[in-house]
Amino acid sequence: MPELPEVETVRGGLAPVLEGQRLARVEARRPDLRFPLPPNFVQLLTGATIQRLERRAKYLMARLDREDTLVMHLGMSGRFEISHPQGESRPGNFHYAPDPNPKHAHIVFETEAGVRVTYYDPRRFGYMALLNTATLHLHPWFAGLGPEPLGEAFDAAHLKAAFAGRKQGPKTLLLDQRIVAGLGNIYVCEALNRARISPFKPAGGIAAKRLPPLVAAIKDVLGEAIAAGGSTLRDFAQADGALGYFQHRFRTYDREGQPCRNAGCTGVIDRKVQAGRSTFFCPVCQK
DNA sequence: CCCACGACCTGTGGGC
DNA sequence: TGCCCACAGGTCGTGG
Repeated sequence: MPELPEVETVRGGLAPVLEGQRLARVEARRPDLRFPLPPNFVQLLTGATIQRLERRAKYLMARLDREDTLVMHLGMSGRFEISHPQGESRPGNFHYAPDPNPKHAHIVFETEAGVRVTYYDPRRFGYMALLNTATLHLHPWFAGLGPEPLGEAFDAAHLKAAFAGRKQGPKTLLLDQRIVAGLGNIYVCEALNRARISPFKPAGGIAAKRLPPLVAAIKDVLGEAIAAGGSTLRDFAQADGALGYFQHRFRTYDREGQPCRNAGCTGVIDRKVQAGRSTFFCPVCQK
C-alpha cells in the first residue's frame, strides 16, 4: 500500500477535484471491499458535499456537510483515478500508470462538476466506511494510533519510551501503528538504513543518542518521498495517474544484492524475513 | 509481551 | 509458450 507519503500524495491529488464539491452520483459496483460497505453507502453519499479531504496515518478522510466522515484505507493495492469531463488531462510530463483493469473498479464518485473519481483495488484489502465525525477519534481504527511521524509529538523521547524494555527489533516496532502511525515496510527499511541501525537489534538496547538521528531519518525520508510524489510500485499511482518518482531513490527496498548507498559503506543489501515481512538492510553499516 | 504463522485477495515476475 | 511458486505497499487473528 500506499504508505504515508503515497496516501498524502493521493490526498493532494484528489483535493482539488473533490474539496467543496457535491457528489452528484455514487456507485458501488460490489457490496464489499475488505469489509462490507455500510448499508445505504450510496444513498448517504449522494448529494453530500465534501468539505475537506484529510489524512490521518494511512487513512484518507472526506469530511462531509453532514454528520459522517467518509473514511478510506487503500490496503495494499488501492488506487484512485480521476477522469475529467473534457477528456484526457492528466498533468505531468513523464510516465503514466497502465490503464487500470475495469474489473477492479469498485467505487465511482462523480461530482456535480462532472469529474469522476474511481477507486480500483485488485486485492481488495482496502476499505471504506462512514463514521460519525464527532466520535471518529474514539473508533477502533483511530483510538489507538500513535503520533504522526511528521508531527512534533513524534520525537526521540517518544521513541525512547516506546522502545524501552522491548526485545523486538526497531523494524517490527516502527511498523506498529500504535507506536507511530503511517510507516510501512518500505519507509521503515529506508529510515533504518539511513540511521545505520540494525532492524534486528533489540529496540530496548538501542542507545538513546541514536534515537534523534533515527527520528530525523524517518522525517527526512517521508518528507523527500512526499516531495517526489510518492513511490509507485506496481499498483499505486498518483491520483491523476502520473507515477511517483521516489522509488528510484530507495537505498534498500527491493535492492537485494546491490551495493549499499550509504556514504563510505561497501556493504551489499541483504533481505531477511522478519515477522513475516521482507526486511531489506545493509549488514555492514547497520549495527 | 513475544513470536511464528496463516488469513484475506489478485496479479506479476522469475525459473524451468 | 506455459506452468508453478514465491512474493507484493497492510492489517487482523490465533495459538503457543
